[in-house]
Amino acid sequence: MSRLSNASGTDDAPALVRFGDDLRVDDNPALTAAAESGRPVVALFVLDDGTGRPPGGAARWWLHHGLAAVRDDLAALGIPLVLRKGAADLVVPGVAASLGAGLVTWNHRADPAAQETEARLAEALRADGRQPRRFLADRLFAPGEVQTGAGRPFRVFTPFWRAAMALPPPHRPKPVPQGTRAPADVPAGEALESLGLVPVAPDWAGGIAAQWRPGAGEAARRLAAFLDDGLAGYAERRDDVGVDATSCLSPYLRFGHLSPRRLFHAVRDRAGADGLGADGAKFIAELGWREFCRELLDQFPALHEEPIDHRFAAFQWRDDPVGLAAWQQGRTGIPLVDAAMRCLWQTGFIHNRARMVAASFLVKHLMIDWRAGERWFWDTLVDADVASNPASWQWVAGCGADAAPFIRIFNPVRQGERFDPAGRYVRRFVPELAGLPDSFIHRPWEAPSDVLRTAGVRLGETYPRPVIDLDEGRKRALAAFEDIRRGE
DNA sequence: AGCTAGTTGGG
DNA sequence: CCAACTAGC
Repeated sequence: MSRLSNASGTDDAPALVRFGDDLRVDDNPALTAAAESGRPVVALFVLDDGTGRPPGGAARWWLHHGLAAVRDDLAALGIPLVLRKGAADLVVPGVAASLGAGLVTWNHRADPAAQETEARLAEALRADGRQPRRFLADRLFAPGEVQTGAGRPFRVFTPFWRAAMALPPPHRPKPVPQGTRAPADVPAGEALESLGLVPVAPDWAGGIAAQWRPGAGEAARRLAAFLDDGLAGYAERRDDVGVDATSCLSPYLRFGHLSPRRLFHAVRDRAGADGLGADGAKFIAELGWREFCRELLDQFPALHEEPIDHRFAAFQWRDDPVGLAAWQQGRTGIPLVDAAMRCLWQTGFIHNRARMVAASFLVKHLMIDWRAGERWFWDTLVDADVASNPASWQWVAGCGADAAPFIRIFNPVRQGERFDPAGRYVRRFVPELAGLPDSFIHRPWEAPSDVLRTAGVRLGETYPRPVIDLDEGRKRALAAFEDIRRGE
């Protein structure tokens, strides 16, 4: 006992930095505070599947490699990373005790359950005579900072973002700390491999590994490439699903390899210097959606389970396991939807526009509960975010705060012809349709038989017929929504 | 961050 | 024939 109180009372008692969704050394305020204390520093990551929403399969693959990356980045600063498993409010105080830590820092997490645990954790640390400190690294603005004139949270994105952009800009990112050192004794941890984050057999992650390299170094490379090649024309090209015109930075934000403030200022500085005001504003507004989703999660902690719009509690979603499986596996017979869902399975990612179309098809045309889609995305997306994923599904389903009304139903053929006019996206992920001409690539069921024959397509054999007639599905959804609207 | 059906005005 | 525009879902 005396050892603990002595240790935490001296300046040379080590600082412990708990990592979470902030796998970076750049603009990491918890790390910077530990470094600036002048104490030796140890980093800790606790895999705690009992607190909050455990990451899905694709995110666990990313986490494995992201931890390896941040371990290397920390090692370059002379800081060891200790890996542990278990309940964070028990494990962190235990590690802090064996280290004799004085200062214990971490960055705020978006998951409401994690925040509850962290409140208990802070209590436990204080009771042990240590100094817990929490920082905000995951947001541009503090929770609740963006308010209506009446001091209430916004429920609609556009006024939210207008008010946010009228505030002083988020403060500048912090540089990588200098002069850090490790203590003589570092508590034992687990080997990364023993956390069991990556699939062994079958290894379904090959396509993901081919597409992505987790880590802050790759995030910085992608950001630089986007600023050089992607920002100019972003506003106009971002919806083209067949062209790689988006930044693909979402998983790097999800795991905190890239700080939102670093990204905000990098884009704003470049857009200002290069006269790309509209492109910069459009891109930064996407960060604004991420911010808005976090505000929603703060207000609605059950965001992935409960519709914000209570009218939808009574909505009769269809129980359709066959339709759900067809959607998940990319064999609905609707080319753009199937391309999106196969892209998801292969790469852990879907372009924003294709995401909306695929999600809309499940919720509107198949009338399957948005929560089933949300769970599938949660398990398969490398960027599955505790706030953005459920909030966006509620938006698509029309039951969210700032929801597109339920009656806004995407037509996947029309969307395909507008945003993938050359069929590049469909041909890449649905190769059995590649031989079709552009005029039928998004509607093979309307192609004349000689066109199908020439393309080597046999509907119902080489590629499915639509699981539902689009017009019929649209009318059914509208009718069901009318029932709700009348009953409200 | 929609779609459809219907209208109008121009070739 | 089409593009542009609108109301209503």
